[in-house]
Amino acid sequence: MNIATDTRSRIIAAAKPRFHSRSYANVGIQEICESAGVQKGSFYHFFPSKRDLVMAVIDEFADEWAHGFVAEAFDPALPPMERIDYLVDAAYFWQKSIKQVHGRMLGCIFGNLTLEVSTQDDILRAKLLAIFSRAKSRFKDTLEEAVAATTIAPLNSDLTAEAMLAYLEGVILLAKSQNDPEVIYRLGPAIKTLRVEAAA
Amino acid sequence: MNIATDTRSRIIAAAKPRFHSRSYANVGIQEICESAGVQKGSFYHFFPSKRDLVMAVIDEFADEWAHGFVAEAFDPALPPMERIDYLVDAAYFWQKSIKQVHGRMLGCIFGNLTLEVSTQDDILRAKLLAIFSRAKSRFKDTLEEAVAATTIAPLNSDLTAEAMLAYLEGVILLAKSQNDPEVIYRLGPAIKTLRVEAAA
DNA sequence: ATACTAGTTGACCGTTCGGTAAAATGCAAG
DNA sequence: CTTGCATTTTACCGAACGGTCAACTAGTAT
Repeated sequence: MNIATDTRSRIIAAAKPRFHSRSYANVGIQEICESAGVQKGSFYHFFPSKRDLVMAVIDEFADEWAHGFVAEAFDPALPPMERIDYLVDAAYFWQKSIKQVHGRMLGCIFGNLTLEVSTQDDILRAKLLAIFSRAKSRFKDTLEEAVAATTIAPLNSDLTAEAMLAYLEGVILLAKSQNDPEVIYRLGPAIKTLRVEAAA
Repeated sequence: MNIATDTRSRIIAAAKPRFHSRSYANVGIQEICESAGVQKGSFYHFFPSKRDLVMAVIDEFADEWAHGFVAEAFDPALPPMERIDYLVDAAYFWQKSIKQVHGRMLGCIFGNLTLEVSTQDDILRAKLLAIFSRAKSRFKDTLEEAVAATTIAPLNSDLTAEAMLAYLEGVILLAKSQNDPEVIYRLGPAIKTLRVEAAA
């Protein structure tokens, strides 16, 4: 059972950086198997298809973030609007460290996969959509807390949260197009200027 | 010469909707050739590689936009900030009409390609970066005109322009993840709330 | 008439793709 | 000792991948 778990996680561990740094279509099962030291037949014992693997990879990234930077950023002890700053900073430092190691800015794997596969695979699209929905909720809760604390003026927290998430993804996209995480540093803080007014 | 031009443009015409609706890696030369009614050898007479084809496709999309919606939106006759509204509206209506025909929201091909290939091909990345740079310039010029006309308070036009471009791409990304162009309609107008203050 | 060239054809290259199936292995419970 | 199950190995599938090549066609310029 332990060995089995190990094989499965070796596969995921081999797949993660590859899907992140290249693309879904550009990474083959064979390459992953070789890197993980696993035979292809063994791969298909644990994953019914390539799609199932990438879903597991998505889950791992999501968990990693949820228990890492996201947990730190959305710490209730922080003043609400500072949590948003923290999250943007975390994205910046993360991308920067990746570039230092890898030589390239890899961006957000959820955004990457969304634009690549969401017209071709509704199951993957739904999976990624769920990730974004959770992210949006964090922003929304934070905004509502900030409004309650009169840190910011009342607004449409749902749409503003979605706008902020969109902005973050867009900033990472532009940064990736320049292969330069400093773009996140320069543009990131403007996220707090975004506002959708409350419905009348 | 006319016939030759025709073959070349039939190839591009076949490739355009495919790259837009799927991905770079997922569209094969063979499929494009079949759809265009062209032999593969003939394809490689006009395009040295698949990359050269997609660059031609990028140019076509860029020209199409530049002479279409972008020209309309950035009409000097319009008040500057209304041009930005116009562009967001254009993106919305375009994606909406694509979805009506195609059943799916395809998003922005420049954003799509950027996230897919920019870690793997610096030449393509540079090509896409140039597209984004031009787009940013349009925003920047518009913002500066708006400041000059005292329509808006002075700001850092360069960074605000980049932020707006990022936001637009991010909104389209989220819309694609939901396969719903209405996301652009809801979130788009908030683009004008983005601000990066002028350097002290 | 001839030579050159742009364009086209169709067969072909080796490689990789995602996925399958059957046999072998190891281990644990009865 | 044996049955059963999870895991692994190995060989294989047909299809598609990007790209190449030599032969052929047709029109043009000399």
